[in-house]
Amino acid sequence: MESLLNNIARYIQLEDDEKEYFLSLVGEKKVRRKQLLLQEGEVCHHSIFVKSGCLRGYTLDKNGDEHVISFATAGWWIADMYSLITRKPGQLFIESSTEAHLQLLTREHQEKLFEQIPKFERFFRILTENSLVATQQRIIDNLSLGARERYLEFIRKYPSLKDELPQKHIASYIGVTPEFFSKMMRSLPE
Amino acid sequence: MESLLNNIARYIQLEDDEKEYFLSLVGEKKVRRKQLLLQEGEVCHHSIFVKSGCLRGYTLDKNGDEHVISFATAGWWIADMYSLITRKPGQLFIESSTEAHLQLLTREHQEKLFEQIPKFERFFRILTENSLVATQQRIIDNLSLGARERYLEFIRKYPSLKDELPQKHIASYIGVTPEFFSKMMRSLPE
DNA sequence: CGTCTATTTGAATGTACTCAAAAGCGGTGG
DNA sequence: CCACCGCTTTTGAGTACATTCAAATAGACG
Repeated sequence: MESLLNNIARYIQLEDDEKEYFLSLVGEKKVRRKQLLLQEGEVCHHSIFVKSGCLRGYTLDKNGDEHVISFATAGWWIADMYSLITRKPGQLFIESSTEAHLQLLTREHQEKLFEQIPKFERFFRILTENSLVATQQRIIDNLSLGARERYLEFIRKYPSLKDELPQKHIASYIGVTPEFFSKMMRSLPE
Repeated sequence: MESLLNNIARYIQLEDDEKEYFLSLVGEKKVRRKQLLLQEGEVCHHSIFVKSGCLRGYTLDKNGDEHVISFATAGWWIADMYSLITRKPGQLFIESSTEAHLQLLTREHQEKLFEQIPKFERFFRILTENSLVATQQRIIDNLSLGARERYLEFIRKYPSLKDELPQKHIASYIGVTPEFFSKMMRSLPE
């Protein structure tokens, strides 16, 4: 359970009235397991902050196979960035993997924040920079490592998720089929 | 040949004195082909804007094989974002693929800009958002598409680079060996 | 022209996928 | 509380896509 204000306080300092104003723009939402929050073809209007629980973002390819693009656990943000910033329909699905407590910020409100409290421009710049670094590292891993090593990298980065998610979602995240993932696990100790 | 001020003017409007101040923080550099601008293990101090020519960023894996992470042609920025923002040694090499005309902005100066002209905070937020979208799309492509389709995607996105770069760099970018790339080309018309 | 690097080609190999079927597991209702 | 249903995981056999290694050819640059 990570609070949104704590998350923000890591990077910028807000006055009490700013905090209040910010929270007035944020919506709360609780969802149960396997609830769909965004579908391919929809415009993504919100950045979602995960207070507790876990969401996952994925696409469907032309064969109907899922590809997990990202997990968001407590303290993380998730959205279809493409759709959010272009305001065009995106290709991402976002679904809860567990029951979850969320906070939502519309792009519209976000841009209002940028105008009215420039510190938020900084906050989201930093957030986006960090996200970019993580995403680029994943590309490096995908190009340089075999499936086994990508899995080890995954459990290093998300140790808690290993036991909380169905294997097939982890398999999809590292880019292998569930069948191959299962065989790979057999050959890994523990 | 894309000027840096034009690049900025796409997203924010600067006063004349702000432009002048900005340019006073920017360094110029001309490089010939195959010049190394950043090496693994070094701290990356600059964001590099490519005025003309083409740079490429790559890593070396434990077998010594190159993996091209990004190309930057005229009008694009490139840096080892991880190293730039953490100020720790990175794993990226940056090298010129052609002779190139560059403009350099140190992270230090960039942060000075953020303080003194908050519009730059916005500019780089937007730049980083766009970069994140492109990077995520590449992950989606890597997970969803076969090598042939990734190549077609590449020439759609970088039509000009197809004929200007050695095949092995394109092969590396899309994530296949030069040998396989060659065989794949044989089976593609033209 | 000669040297160095990039590209092509071929054969053998490997890593991961497909398809099909069985086994396991969790939730739900009788 | 047990039985059943649906979904996930496992297993195996056959296959496909891409790699490795080695050698020949082509191109670029001094």
